[in-house]
Parts: sequence; structure tokens; C-alpha cells
Amino acid sequence: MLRLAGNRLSSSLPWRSNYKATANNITMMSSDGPVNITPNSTLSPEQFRCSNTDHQILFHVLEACKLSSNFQTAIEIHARIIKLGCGAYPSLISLLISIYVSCDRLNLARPLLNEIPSWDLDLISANLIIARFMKIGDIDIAKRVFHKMPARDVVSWNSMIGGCVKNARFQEALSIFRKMLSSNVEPDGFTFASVITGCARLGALDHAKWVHGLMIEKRIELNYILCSALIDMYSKCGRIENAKEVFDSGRSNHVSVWNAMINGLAIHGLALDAIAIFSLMEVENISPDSITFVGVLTACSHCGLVEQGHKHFDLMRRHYLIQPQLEHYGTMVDLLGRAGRLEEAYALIKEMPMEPDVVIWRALLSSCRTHKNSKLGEIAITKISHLNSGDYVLMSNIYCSIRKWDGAEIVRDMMKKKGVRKNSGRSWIELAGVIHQFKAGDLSHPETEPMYKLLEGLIRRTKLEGFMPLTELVLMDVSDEEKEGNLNYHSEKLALAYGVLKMSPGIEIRISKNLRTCPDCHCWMEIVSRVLNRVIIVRDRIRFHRFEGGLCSCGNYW
DNA sequence: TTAGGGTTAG
Repeated sequence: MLRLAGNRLSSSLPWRSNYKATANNITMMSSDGPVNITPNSTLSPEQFRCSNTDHQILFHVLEACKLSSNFQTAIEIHARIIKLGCGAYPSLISLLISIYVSCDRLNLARPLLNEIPSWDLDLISANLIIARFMKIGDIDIAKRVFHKMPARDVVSWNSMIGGCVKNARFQEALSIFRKMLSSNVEPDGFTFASVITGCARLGALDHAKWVHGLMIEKRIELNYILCSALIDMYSKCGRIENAKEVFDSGRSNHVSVWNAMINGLAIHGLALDAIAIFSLMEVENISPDSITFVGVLTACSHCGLVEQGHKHFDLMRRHYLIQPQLEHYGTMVDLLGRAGRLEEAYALIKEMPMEPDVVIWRALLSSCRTHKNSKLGEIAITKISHLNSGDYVLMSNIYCSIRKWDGAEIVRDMMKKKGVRKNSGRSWIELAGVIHQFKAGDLSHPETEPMYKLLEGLIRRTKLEGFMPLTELVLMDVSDEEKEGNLNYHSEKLALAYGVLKMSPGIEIRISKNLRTCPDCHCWMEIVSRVLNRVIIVRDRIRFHRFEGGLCSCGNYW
């Protein structure tokens, strides 16, 4: 076996006459004598001495290091290059970079990429560098490599687009995709999978429809990954009916596609439909996996279907023999907590066979906020080791809700001392293919003046219709910045005002938000939908709210 | 060398 592996290796090398290679050993045949390299071995000083003036030899040795993933020797040669002053050879440095990247030593590659005046990287190595740096969120390096490449192939573009999506730079991903379309490289299924995900995360329906159309036009074959991505995209863009169309037409028996559909229904508050799809899986003999149950349990959680949740949790364990993982306990704690069964939720946490994580404690903390339970809230918050701004806000809100002002004061002081700032909420609206984004009290938009004027008029009208701002929330608010913005200027209200300003009457207004919708804004949107007689759809962090005729599809359960 | 669907919170 070893010999075979060695033969394969040596036959793929262009300079094989210079050395012999097996899977575990490479021997350089230089004019100075043989140089032996084995994976993870080091070069002896003698071996260095025989090649120290010949950068060509170093180049070949590095090539061999790359093939044998001999990272240790590469480092030694790197040191030798520095000592010999061979750094002027881009070919050597480029090779070192690609070795470091393929061995996942990005910290060693980074300074070389920053320092080297010109690169001599092959296409595959450059693509790998883009992908790996994008994976760790180092977008600048990835971009620099991409822009310096003399030629780019479909993988280069895909790595850039996919990388931007992974790093939540959705608009940038779309912009790169547009540039790709005007280049001479054709997008493929990989490109669309990333672009579709970007549209889903943005909730940008116009973009979504355009991208789907393009995919059809370019005759991209629909595999199960693209199919689940499309279902997810339409669901997250508020078009559950389109998601269903894709689901029905795809007729995939891959579990991921079913999971995407179940989750889509869940975020639309259609728990019973989600359960029906799950039952259909049983009929069609498609085995659910652990993600399927996350979807079904989430659907139950967001609609208050406690018994159905219990039933499916048991089904998962007993019938499908899937051991509940942290995320399943997370959804169960969330389900019980939202429904006000806080003690049961806490009991479940104590029963868990594994250590509960912060997600679980935050789910309990959040439920304590909803149901005004400071005792369990205090327990939950002490279990979260690294408190973030949201945790402080929740705890402060719990104290405010039960008028325990001294408790709230202590939390606020802690926030001040630790310099914790509340993250601002953001909402955005897509108009004619452009995404307009707002923060609370935002004054940066060029049409700020007419937008605020319209908003103030709208607030006056809704007050005449009986809208009372939930001022309790202002008291709870711990951020000075937020206080200035006030409830009236929350980001979703600004986005709505902008939509009313720019869109013809009667057309539904669609807003996306990065956080959960605020109860005051939720109540206000209900009244606005009646006053203006138009449909307003708000996608918050976890689900859709469809406001029509004064009511919301969530039935005030969220 | 590149892709999808998954629990909480602000």
C-alpha cells in the first residue's frame, strides 16, 4: 500500500527526476547530495548546509514540504530564507504562504501576505487562501488576495461571495455577484447557493426573485442544497407560498429540504402545517434527523403548543432513538418558558444530562422577563458566565416590570462600571432593489426630514385611534442613546415611515429587523395597518409578523 | 480550492 501511495505521489510531480517520494518520505536529489524530508521531521544542519545557496533547491524542498504537509520543515526553511536574505524571491514566499494556509497556520501566512510586494501564487492556492481567511472572518486579507489575482475562476468568485455571506456582509456579497455577472466567469450552483443565502438573510424579496429567475435562465440544476436554500430564502423573505411551490416542485427526498420547509413554516407561525409536513415525512419514509426536531419544536414553541412539543420531544427519543442535544433542550426550555411554565422549564434544565449552555439560560432569562419572575431570572443570570449587553437589559427589565427599582439601578450601575453598551437595533426596507437601513433615532438618511415629518403625523393619527405608547418600556430602557431616540423613533417605525413615504398606497410594506420586535412598535403597527388599510410585514430576528386590519398573525404570542 | 437547512438574547 505504501509503495502504491508513493508511486502515485511521485508520478504526479513535474520534477520527479530530482527526487524520490513515498507517502512518508521524500528524498531530494540535489547536486550537493540527498536531502531527506519526512512528515513532521526537521532538517539537520548538514542538510541545510548542502542547499543554503541555492534558492532553486529551497523551492523544490518547499514544494516537497507542501506535498507531504511537512509544516515543521517549512518553518525551518522560512527561518533559513530570512537568514539568507532570500525574501526577495516571491516564488519562495508564495510557496510558504500556501503551505501555511493549507496547514491552517493562518497567523504565519498573514504577515507574509501583508509584506510581500508581488505574489506568485497558483490559482488553487490563492482560492484556498481566500476561503480560509474568509472562514476566520479576515475579510480584508481575502479581498486583497482576490484583487491581486491575475486571473480568477468560478471558485475565486464563489469563495468571495460565500465568505461575505458567512461574515454577514450580505449586500457586499450581492455586489460582488453583480460584478461576477459582468465578468467572463459564469456562476454555478455554488455561487447561487451563497447568493440565495445572502438574500434569505437580508429578507430582500426583490433580490430573491431576481436571483431565482437568473438561476432558471442559466439552467442551474436544482440539487437538494439549492432546493433547501431556495425554500429557506422564500420563507425568510416572507413568501411561504413560494417556498411551498419550490418544495412541491423539487420533490426531494433529502431530509434537508424537508427541514427547510418545516423551519420556514415555523417562522411564519404555522406550527400545525409544520407538524403536518413532519407527519408526511413519516408517510413517505423519510427519516427525520436531529435538525428536523429542532424545527418542529421551534414551531411548537413559537405558537405555544406545549403538549405537541412534549409529544415530539418524546417521539424523537423513543421512536427515532435520537438523543436530545443541547439545542433540543434549548427549544423545550424556550417552549415551556414562553408558555409561562417557568418552574417546569427550570426543572428540565436541572434534569438535562449535559451542562446547560448560555443559550438555555438566556431562554429562561427571557421567559422570566416575559412573565416577570425575578427569582428565577436571578438564578439564570448568575449561570451566564460572560454577560452581554442583552443579558443586563433583560435583567434590568425584569426588575422594572415588578417595580423593583433598586434592582434595576444595580444592574444599570454594573453596566456603567463595565462599560457595557446596548447594541442598537436595526431595521431595513427594500425599495426598487435598494436596501435602506435605519437605527433608532437615525438621522443619516438623505430623506430624514420628510420621513420624520410623516412619522410624527402617523403617530398623531394612531393616538387619535387610541394608541397609547407603552411608556413602561421607556422606564425599562437602560441606554441613554435609546432614551434619546425614544420609542417614537425606533428603527422599525422609521423604516415603516420611509416605506409609507416612498411606496404607493395599498402596496404591502415589508420590513426586516435584526432583533425581536419591540412590544410598543408591535402594538403601533397593528393600529397603523388598520388606519392606513395596508398590510405590513415585519420579519424580526426569529419570525414574521403580518399586520392586517389591526391584527397581527402572531396573535401577540412571541 | 467554493454551497444549504438548526435552539436564546439585546
